[in-house]
Amino acid sequence: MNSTIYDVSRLSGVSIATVSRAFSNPDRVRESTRRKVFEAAEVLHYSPNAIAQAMARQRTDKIAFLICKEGASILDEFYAGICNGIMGETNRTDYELVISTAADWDMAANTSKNKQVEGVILGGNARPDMISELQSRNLAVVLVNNRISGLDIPCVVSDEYGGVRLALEHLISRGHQNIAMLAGRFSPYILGERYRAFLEITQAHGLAADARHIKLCDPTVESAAAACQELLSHPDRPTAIFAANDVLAAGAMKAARRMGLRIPDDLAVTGLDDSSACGMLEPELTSVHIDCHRMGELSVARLQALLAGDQDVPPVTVVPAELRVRGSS
Amino acid sequence: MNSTIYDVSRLSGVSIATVSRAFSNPDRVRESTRRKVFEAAEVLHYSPNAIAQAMARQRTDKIAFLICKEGASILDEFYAGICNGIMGETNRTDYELVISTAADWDMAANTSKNKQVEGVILGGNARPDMISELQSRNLAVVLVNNRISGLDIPCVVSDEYGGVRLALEHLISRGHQNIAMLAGRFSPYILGERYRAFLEITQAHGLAADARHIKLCDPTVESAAAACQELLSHPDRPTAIFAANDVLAAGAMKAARRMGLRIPDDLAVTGLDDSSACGMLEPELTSVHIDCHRMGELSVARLQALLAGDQDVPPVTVVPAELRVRGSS
DNA sequence: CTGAAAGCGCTAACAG
DNA sequence: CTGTTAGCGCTTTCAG
Repeated sequence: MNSTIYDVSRLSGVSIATVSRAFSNPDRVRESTRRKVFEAAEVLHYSPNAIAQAMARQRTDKIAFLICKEGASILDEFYAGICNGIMGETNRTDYELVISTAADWDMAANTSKNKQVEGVILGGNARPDMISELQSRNLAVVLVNNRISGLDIPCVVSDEYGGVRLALEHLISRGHQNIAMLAGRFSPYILGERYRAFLEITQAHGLAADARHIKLCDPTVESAAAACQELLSHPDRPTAIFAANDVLAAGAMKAARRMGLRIPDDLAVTGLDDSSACGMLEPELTSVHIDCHRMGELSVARLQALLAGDQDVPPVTVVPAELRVRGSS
Repeated sequence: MNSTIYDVSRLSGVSIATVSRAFSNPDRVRESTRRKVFEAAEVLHYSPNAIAQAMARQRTDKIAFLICKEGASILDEFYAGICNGIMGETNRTDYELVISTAADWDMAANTSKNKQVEGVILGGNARPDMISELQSRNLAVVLVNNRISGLDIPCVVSDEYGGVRLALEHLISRGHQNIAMLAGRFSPYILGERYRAFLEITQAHGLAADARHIKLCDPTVESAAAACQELLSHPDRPTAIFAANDVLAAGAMKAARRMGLRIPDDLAVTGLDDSSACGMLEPELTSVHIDCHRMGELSVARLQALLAGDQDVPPVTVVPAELRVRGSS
């Protein structure tokens, strides 16, 4: 149907080898020959068949992005952002991208096997057995938004600690001394980092934040609202809530309203992720912006370095976070 | 590196043709032979190489999803939902999926050319010249969330008219007689449908909704808030706002609050899309749920039908909408 | 700088 | 039911 390298060869009067070179190694073909080839190609609407190239080169330039988060997927704004960054970078570098969700690990495994991907970016809470299976098939692996110690895998993460600090120091600078944390059960890595950062930073500022100041809940608005109501029922009620993500923050705002507390006067609230909902809430939600797009781009870069056989791929890449102050604090 | 059909052939003692059949046409191989083949394959960790299959079959089973919406992408919850449905269906049917955004049409064009996709799902506001270029390369094309008359292309859309009716009749049943519409500048098709539905339905119910009851704005919270303030400044102020999507609805809520109106008592608001923000708003937003996931699935089905040479692929597939009543009305 | 030729791993007649 | 064989479109030595 489409024209092939043979058609171009015939029309331009050179061998198929030369046509091939003209496209893949232009500088190994004499200028005038090259022009002849391109002209013929133009006429015939020829462009190299990627499948045949992959076949001959024994290289697919195809990678996969696997979202390992229970129930989550591309629908999660956070992962959508990462995915978008990945897409941009794969497109730019002429790689091909396959996307899967870990909900169906067998399938994902199959994909990476049948579809001949050469590397995998694992987003979120990847199970170690997945990782080792992937590596045993000697695929290149990069972790994004996750970090596993002991394994020799490059990872790309946001500056969790720094992000938490930005939010907390902002609240402290506004005079808050009694800050509570609303934490959701997300992936162990993320939760762990944010939790640790909260404890260390409050402590460093001389605030007595202990277990009573931290409440764990499911990652839904309602669950967060309920948890926050408890937090606000303490005799010594917090004047600020540091929520570990925006959904929880929305729950906190809901709780405040139910208890007749005004935001930010009676209660300040900060979120984390800077999702699109921040601007829709009333008041608008102060949040820590995470550069998901950049994280996606960088994970592709790391993976490509791995595939290129680079010996010194940085084991950890940290993307800085940024505070976006809005009406809720 | 990986084992090939030859390895399996050798180990199992049958010809490569039989190995091939065992995998692609199991019923054309004697049970016992088949078992031998699969055993050998197991031992060798063999699985067919999709690239080589594509090469030999002259068929890639690869399709593309192209989001044609200015500035939008997978980050848009709506398109993410469609994309998710598409992914589910392509995985289920062993197709491969390539995703692009129309921001880079040249690139998208290239993709579909080099990467040998056989069909394209165009999401949103595809330009006719894109479509015809695609068709001229004789790719199968399906439109999702869009409809272009005069072209012979199957399309999959939500029941826009029905969705608008659900929202409006809900408001009317709550006693509202003065309903205004807040419309964003989205794609002509979507806007057109919702606009027409609003006019016809209000008219059918004897409400005098004219140009003064409709306000167009940019698709941002702030722009919607400003537009809504104007709407609410009329001497004969509306008691309900029908927003053409959830972002605009959030803007409307913001405007109401600024003007000291309580929701839903002084002003009812309904949205459209039923995005995840609905539950985060205060009060929660009544909205029309659109089954994006289903739309995605169905577009794949239509595309596959087209590729299979089906003569009677339905030209239009309509996915029903559903009202989700919440506190804002 | 260019051409001839040998594959890459698999499928699909065709023949048995 | 199974084996033989000729490609699929391109890359890549190896000679010239």
